[in-house]
Amino acid sequence: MNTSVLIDRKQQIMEAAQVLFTSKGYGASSMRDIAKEVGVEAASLYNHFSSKEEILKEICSKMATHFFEAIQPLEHKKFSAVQKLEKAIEKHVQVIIEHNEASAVFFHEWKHLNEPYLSEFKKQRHSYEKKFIQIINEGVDQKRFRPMQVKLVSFVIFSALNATYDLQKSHIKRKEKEIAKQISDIIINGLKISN
Amino acid sequence: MNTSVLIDRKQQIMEAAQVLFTSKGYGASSMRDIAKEVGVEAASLYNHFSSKEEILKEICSKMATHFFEAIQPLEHKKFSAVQKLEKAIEKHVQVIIEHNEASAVFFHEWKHLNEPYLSEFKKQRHSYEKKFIQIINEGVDQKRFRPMQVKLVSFVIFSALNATYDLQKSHIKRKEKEIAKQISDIIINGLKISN
DNA sequence: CCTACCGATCGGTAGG
DNA sequence: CCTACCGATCGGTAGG
Repeated sequence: MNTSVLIDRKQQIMEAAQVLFTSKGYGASSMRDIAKEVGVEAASLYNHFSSKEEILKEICSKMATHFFEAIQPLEHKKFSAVQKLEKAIEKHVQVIIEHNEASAVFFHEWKHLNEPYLSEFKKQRHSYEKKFIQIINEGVDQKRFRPMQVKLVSFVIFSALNATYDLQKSHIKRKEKEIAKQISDIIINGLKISN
Repeated sequence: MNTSVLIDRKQQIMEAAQVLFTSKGYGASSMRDIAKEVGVEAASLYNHFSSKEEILKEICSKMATHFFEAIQPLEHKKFSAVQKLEKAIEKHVQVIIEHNEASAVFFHEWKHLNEPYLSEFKKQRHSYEKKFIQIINEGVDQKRFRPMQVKLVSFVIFSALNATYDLQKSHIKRKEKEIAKQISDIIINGLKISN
């Protein structure tokens, strides 16, 4: 039995769904739309996913894993707070750009998840954001960052970073690392104590 | 004949639609959902709007007007580029916070507009963004801002600003002006030449 | 503003 | 993986 065919088909369905959810929104994308994109009948999708919501659930949960794994190696390194924030921003942007379509779904369509998964999603996101807030607090303690309302700062940072999935379609064509570097420059310069 | 009743009802429909489009998305919000919120039958909505899309169209076009009107008075004033950007950011955030629900629709649901209005929408937004880009360019010319990729900078700025509609729901409760000031502080400090 | 209704399409299932 | 189908719901119209 060749399971790789099934795995590929599952991946195909997710990729088709990502494109449709992003362009039309979750509610306006039908299982028949997805099926047509994949080249099968709508009923066949239910061999791979038990419902439309499960497709969304899997896209979101895969993205969450990517984000956590990207910044996890930083935790044990002996970086300064400034360096840590630079690296974390770079990694975060890299994940978004590498998984462009899935990111757009992750950021905009998660609200269509139902309980209990919705609460789980929010909890995970919150714990991820807390890692960034902690780094910023370190920077303030070390007198490298100006004293600020750290929650608002992290809000501004994530707002700027999370929009980068939209950059691909714009006229700005740069390498991931370069984009991450420039965004992180603007932000970190904005936080630093000028001297 | 009392036209004010009709006008109020139209406003009522738009407000109900804003809440629903924001929470469920345009595609998943039905005319029956909106009607129920208003307290009439779905068919009655068509006395005020010719289609579901027209409701979306009117929400988006009203917001566009608000944005343009907010920054228009700045153009003729003799401010420096730094001051102009500060004021423009403040005005922009003020519009978002004053029209919280409509802003969320404006930023996330516009893509469900159809031609020819879709192109009109994009054109207007682009011309608005160009006003900001011009101010930033002035600042660079005046050696107040670091030389940067101005398009990317404006992208970062708008990403941060446009997310503020979401701030209301978070734990950050501040006055509009205060929020605008703090966000503009972070950003403008990030653009300035450190000295 | 309503009732009554249209054809189309939805998510999902049965059964093979 | 398909055909055939379910009940529910959709945006919108006719007619009053």
